Amino acid sequence: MSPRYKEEDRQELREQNRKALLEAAAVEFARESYQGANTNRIARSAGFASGTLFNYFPTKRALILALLEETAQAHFDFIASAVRDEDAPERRLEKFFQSGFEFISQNLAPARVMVNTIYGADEDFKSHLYQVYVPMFQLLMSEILSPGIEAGTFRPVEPTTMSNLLMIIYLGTASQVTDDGKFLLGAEQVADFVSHALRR
Amino acid sequence: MSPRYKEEDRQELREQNRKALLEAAAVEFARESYQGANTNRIARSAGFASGTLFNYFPTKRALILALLEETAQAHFDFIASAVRDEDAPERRLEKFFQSGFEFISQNLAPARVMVNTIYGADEDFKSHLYQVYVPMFQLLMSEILSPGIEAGTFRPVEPTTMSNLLMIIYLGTASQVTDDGKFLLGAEQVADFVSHALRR
Amino acid sequence: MSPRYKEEDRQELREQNRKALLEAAAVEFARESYQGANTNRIARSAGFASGTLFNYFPTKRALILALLEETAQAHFDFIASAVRDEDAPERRLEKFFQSGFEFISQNLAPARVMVNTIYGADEDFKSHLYQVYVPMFQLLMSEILSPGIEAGTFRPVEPTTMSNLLMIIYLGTASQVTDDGKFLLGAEQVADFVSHALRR
Amino acid sequence: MSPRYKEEDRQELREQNRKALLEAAAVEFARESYQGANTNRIARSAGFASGTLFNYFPTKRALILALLEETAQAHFDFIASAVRDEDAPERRLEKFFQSGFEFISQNLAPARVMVNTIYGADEDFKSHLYQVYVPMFQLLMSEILSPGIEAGTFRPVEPTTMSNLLMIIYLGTASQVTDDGKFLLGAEQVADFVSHALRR
DNA sequence: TATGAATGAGAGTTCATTCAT
DNA sequence: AATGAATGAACTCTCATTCAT
Repeated sequence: MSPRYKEEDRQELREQNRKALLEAAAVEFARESYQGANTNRIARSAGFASGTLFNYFPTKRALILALLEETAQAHFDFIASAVRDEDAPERRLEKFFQSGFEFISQNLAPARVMVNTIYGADEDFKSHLYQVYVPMFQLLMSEILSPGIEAGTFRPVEPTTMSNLLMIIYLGTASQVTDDGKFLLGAEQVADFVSHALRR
Repeated sequence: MSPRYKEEDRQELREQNRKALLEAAAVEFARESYQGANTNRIARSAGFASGTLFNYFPTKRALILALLEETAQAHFDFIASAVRDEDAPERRLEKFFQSGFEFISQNLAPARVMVNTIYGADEDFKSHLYQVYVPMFQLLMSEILSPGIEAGTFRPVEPTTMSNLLMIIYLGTASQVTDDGKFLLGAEQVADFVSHALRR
Repeated sequence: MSPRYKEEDRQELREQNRKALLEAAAVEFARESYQGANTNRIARSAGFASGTLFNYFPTKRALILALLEETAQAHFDFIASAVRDEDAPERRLEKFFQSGFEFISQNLAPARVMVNTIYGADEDFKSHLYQVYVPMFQLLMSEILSPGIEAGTFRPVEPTTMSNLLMIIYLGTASQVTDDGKFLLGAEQVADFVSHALRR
Repeated sequence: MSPRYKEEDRQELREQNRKALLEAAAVEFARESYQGANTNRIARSAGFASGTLFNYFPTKRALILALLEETAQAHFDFIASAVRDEDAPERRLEKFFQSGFEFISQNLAPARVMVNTIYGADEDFKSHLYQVYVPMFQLLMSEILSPGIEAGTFRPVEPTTMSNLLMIIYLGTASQVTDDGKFLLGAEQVADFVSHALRR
């Protein structure tokens, strides 16, 4: 009796609502931190009643975890795709910073939540994020650093250590954003700095 | 009528209690973040009743601000003193990281609160911290980078930008501490990386 | 999607709950004074959990202000309507006291809160009440005293001063209620006294 | 060994301190109401440490009771003495209001506490005050009203009722004081009004 | 007797979550 | 599925009172 296409519409609507809630959550978490965020406010600013939020996410905690996970995934996808457009390790490194900064400037609120979380107090959130970032480390290690060292473009460094360092530099600089959305340090400056450090 | 000779003792005791409360606060803030921290728990873990905390700090907010301010001051003093023991800019740069990591390893909880705050959501806390860190930036700029560039030890870079970058790298790496208090990246590794980046 | 026809019911229920809370508040404020009143007790005695009160009134202060305002309004409406049933100024004066005492005997708790407030320490509450009572003063002045003076029923007095005095006498006498709800002085006695004072 | 005059000095000092505390209490109670008043603040504004207050008054409640009692006593003494300077009942009535207003203008804070209490919520305070005011009612009844009625100066009224009414009018009008200490209605206006009401 | 820090119960307010509709 | 009022535990902060000095 219930036609199939209605089912699909419903699914799509659900997905839209979910996205709207995640976006509102990002803004709230970015402004107020996890503990300070108010789920009622999130729901309302997404255009829903307070209870509706909990039809999509069972708890406030699940909400931020979903946000972190999806943001981290998109973050990785965006960077990986950009990096893989290039072949030369040095160009790839540049692209890493370029695309990273671009992603963040286009996703200010979620990115901010990510950084707050990485440098925040909640160990559970942190370890969750680290897990999601394993592919990013692997990208850095096996698709940028190792090839570069092998090719002699980069001086021989320990790839694990160095990818850690690169992530720290990337997140640290990319999170320094003024109120009007400009970076304190540009992607080029940072990439240039790192290039110098890796040069033979 | 009030016995005068007791006055000093009382002041000293007050100072001790204040310190105890700040220490307990650092541990709590480090573990739970500002919003999640519980003032009752802080007071109790410092050995006091809940109300006593507010005889020393008028609000929870004032408590963390005092903690941040005093930590940042000690942080700067420790690093500045170590840096100034050296003359050569390159040695000073090493000392900056060395002493910085040392300070943090000896002040894990307060340092963690500082980093959480710098990368946290509360803009008021942040701007408070930035103000207290002005001397640290000046140390980097006018006592390490500029002399090094002038002496030809470092390649010519923009000192403001670079001191920003150095602080980001320092805080980012020094805040990566495992549960048992070990750094993910050692001070030497970080100093070495930065040296490479600044070398002519 | 939200069922529209329920909207009215909900509004009505909300209004009922609000009234219940205001009534409970009146009783509590009358017994304990503003500062001594306990919002938890108010909510519970109205049949709600403690937090519910704050779904209706943002603060304890807002609660008493709403109570004062609505009570004063009803107070004025009741008296004005009774007074305007009469034409002769002397009869109007009688009606003023009669209906005033009647209102108070039927609204003991709220009336008590009003009088406590007028003679209380909180200047903000007081000035709030004075504003709400402007119409009452005007009723006394321009619908009772002035016509009476013009008609020669009352001796010539300054209407502003006299309406102040009348309000003081009215509130002072009407607030003297024994535990079982009887007035120390009856409306007739008071009206009679005032009549003598105003007679030519 | 301990010389007698030292004992007296001590007693006198104690009395001075007590008075200072009562004065400070009057100001605080007048501004904040009983429940809102802060004993620490009272002690400090009288020049003492917070604990000292409790060497003079066992509880906050005892403090206000002492204040009320002594104020009411002084109030009565002042008025009674002035009234008894006159012989004619009509002059005595005038003197009652005159001296009453004078007392209040010279004792603004304590008087305000008295009025707040009379029209306040605490039944225990109220009955305490009523007891202390028995002499004042008797003064009105047997030294002003009854003689006046007997002499034919006043029309025949029920003295108990009327003395109640007079007290209400007196307290009501005398408590209407602007911020700069001026009465809304002058003693003469009030006395004049009452005279008209009592005239044959 | 004066001091003032410590106490801890108590209060207003917040908010994640539930659930009847 | 969406609503939004109700819930009540939890939290920060206040303050009368105590008491060691």
